[in-house]
Amino acid sequence: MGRGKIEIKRIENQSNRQVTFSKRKNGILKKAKEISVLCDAEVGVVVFSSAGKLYDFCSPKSSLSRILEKYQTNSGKILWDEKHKSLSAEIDRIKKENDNMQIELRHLKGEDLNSLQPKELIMIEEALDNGLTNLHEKQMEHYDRLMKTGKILEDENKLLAFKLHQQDIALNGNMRELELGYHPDRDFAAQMPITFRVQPSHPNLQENS
Amino acid sequence: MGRGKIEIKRIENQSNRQVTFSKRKNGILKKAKEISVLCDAEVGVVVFSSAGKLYDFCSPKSSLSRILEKYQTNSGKILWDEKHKSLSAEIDRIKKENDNMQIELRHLKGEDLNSLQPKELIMIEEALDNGLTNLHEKQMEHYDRLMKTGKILEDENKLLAFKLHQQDIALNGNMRELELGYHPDRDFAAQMPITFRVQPSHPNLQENS
DNA sequence: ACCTATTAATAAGA
DNA sequence: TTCTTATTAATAGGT
Repeated sequence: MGRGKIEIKRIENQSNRQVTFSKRKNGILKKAKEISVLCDAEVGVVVFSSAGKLYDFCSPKSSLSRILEKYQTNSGKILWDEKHKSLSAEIDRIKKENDNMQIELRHLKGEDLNSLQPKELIMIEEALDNGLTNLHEKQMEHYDRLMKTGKILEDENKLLAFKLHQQDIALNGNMRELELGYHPDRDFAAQMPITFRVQPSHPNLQENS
Repeated sequence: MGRGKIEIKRIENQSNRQVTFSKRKNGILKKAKEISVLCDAEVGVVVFSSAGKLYDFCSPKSSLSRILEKYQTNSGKILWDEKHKSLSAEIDRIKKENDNMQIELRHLKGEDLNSLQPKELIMIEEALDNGLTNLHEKQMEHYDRLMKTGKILEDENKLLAFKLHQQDIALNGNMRELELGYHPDRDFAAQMPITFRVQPSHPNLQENS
């Protein structure tokens, strides 16, 4: 329900993800409020942004802790007492995830490759090539942007140099006028070259970040 | 969003209320799932119908109790013991490690590069190049090993072919002997070429794993 | 449950 | 973040 259909999968663009989170979070909280009013339901919603910020809704005349207590009775799960167990399970799960990522990272860095089959090596190679391709694309963007900035600075330099030259001539002219008197036939404009060949002040701009 | 607009106030008709609850409850749970996937958010939803039936959603990779704890930390309420606190701290620690790895992985895969500076991009590029170098080394080893294996098989083939040829000659010889009688001066050895030009049976061995 | 006219949510862009 | 608007998604009222 927007300008286009979207797949339900992680939004890669960080900024879009944040905007979408903000909108949808509001949407959910609103819906929660509505169902609680319309249907006389007890609702509790807790949302954490990926940045860890907390948002929540709880039907009026109730409280999250009350809802959670009710949850425990109804589901048979005793959150408070089983917390320990679930925490341990959580730790195990994350650690496993951690290990897998570590292995993947090592492989991408060309480490621990001994146990792999050639086909697996090829898959890693493809991932690396792909990464390099994407990276180079991004670097090209940076490069273009820096070149553009460099061009602007260069133009600015040209303009400044021209103005300086102009002032210089004006000043020399005035000096001469003071020395020799005023010569109305002197034409400053004739002394201004149409194009100034100014060296860019940042010839290696693309090397800097 | 229906055949008509409705006011957000308690639906008096019990049956309508029940139907609406069912529909909207599904809607909220769906939305909760979507935001958790789209935005990488931790979400917990608990809903009780007015009849007291429980429905809930919790983002994968988490649990209601985990979300609860996070809620409690964020909202300031502290109702857990030290053991839980330390476990929770460990989870946070591992998750952070996890996130960092995930970021690194994404970067190596050429994703989420927008926020990076050119120098950071170069560092990633170096890591990728390095990974490719190591990988190619390993692939070379595989290639060499396969070639070596191929060579062994080839030699074996040669030997087998030779033996086959030997038998063949012996057989033909016996046939002749049967036909023409035995000739002790015939020398099998003279009919064995020193080198057999046998084609390798796995000419494309390096393509297979 | 299913249907579908309508309203509501929201993606993309400014 | 907020506003706008084209589109998609949710759903109210019926069957």
